[in-house]
Amino acid sequence: MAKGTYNRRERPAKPALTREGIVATALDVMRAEGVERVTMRRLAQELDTGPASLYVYVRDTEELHAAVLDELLGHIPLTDTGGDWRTRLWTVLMSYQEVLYTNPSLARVALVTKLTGPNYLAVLDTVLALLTEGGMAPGQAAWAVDILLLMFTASAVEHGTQQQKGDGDKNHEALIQALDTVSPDRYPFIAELGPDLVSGPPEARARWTFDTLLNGAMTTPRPAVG
Amino acid sequence: MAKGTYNRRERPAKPALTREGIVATALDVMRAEGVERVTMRRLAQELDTGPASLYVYVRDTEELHAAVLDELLGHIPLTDTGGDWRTRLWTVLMSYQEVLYTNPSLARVALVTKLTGPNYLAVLDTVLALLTEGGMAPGQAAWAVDILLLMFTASAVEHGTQQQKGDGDKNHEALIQALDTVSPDRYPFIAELGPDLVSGPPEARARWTFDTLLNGAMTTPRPAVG
DNA sequence: ACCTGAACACCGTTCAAGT
DNA sequence: ACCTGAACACCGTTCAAGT
Repeated sequence: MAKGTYNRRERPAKPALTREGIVATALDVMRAEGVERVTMRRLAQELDTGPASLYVYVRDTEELHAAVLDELLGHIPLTDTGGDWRTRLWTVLMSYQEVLYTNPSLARVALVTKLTGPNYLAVLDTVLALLTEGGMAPGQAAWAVDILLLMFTASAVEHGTQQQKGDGDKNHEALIQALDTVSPDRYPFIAELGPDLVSGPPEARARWTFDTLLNGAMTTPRPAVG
Repeated sequence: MAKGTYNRRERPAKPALTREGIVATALDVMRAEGVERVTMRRLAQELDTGPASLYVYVRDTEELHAAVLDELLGHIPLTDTGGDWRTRLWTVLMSYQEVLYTNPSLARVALVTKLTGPNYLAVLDTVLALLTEGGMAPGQAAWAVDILLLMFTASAVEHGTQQQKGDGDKNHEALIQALDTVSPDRYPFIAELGPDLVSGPPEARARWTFDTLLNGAMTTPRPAVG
């Protein structure tokens, strides 16, 4: 850290204080410590400045998280994934969900803020293209893409691997416990089904959900829109 | 506040320090100041104690929020709402969504934590009953109830009235702006559809979503479960 | 313009110590 | 057991003041 002869070409320790530098640092911190550590203060520390400085480049924490998510979405393969349109649509949605799955906090961001980043738009456009290829009318596809992405985003939020401690497991066990010991008088249908409600391999459930949404969207005409 | 002659029967200013008292206070604070003010510290202040005291009755903030939500769900009408099973199912889901809609922060809770409260279980049981009445096989209904509640919960999170400032509106306008000015070369399908992607009366979209899920679930058999 | 120190106004949770 | 003061370890955001 001595002043003077430091060669600035040689791997600068800190990214520049720009939007790109901030987002890049956010990605680093996220991968190393999880999204919950991607805070203005933590980032400012990493960038050797005060938190106030970041507000020149980023509106607020939510916008920062959205930028991080868009960056992540940039890595999912959208073309040449093989198979017919239905298979390719499934592949895209699974890739999308995987990104959110491994980081449920970002999935929450996807639900709460309207994403407008270039990579999210690319996913959107690809899904629309595939639905069109599958013979869906444009208006119908416009509504279908919404529920497809919403459903898989929500599912990621719900089932996403809470990498923090075994919290998710405890919660899940509590649910199974509750479903199993429920009063048959008050909740006859839950009691009848019991743990079946929550069972089944996740992949099979995801696939059934996908087929259900697609079959439904194909056969349910939109109401006349004024 | 003078000691001595205060008649304790006369509307005690503070609820007792019990789980019920805490949840009741939480509801008051929520209605008066919004869920984001339902914090351990705020509640402790309201109950004239320190935040640490609450941990005797409540595991953590998340559990507290879940308890508040369950309380709210206790008010939705589940029986004698009129119409055939499909109409009644629609009514239940709309009531459920309305609760979440007016409090998106609680909708987030519904997504993140597995709810096991008595009133949530009652909603679950009712939906299962109606699907069964509609002729759906038990196993099929078990999976269908999951996607129905998940979808309407997610939708509430996404579109819920952000009563805090005009934040939601800004966000929405930004999306419309983005969809409208998108590059037709990079995003041909989005450009083609434009604002149509986001248009349509919310109620009509909700209804289409409902019919789509139901039609899909009715016609898409589950894979053989081992 | 860009940048920042410091402040304002908060959080959740734990723990040692009291009753 | 139940209850608590105090502490630990953080947050987001604004603003006046500097360069």
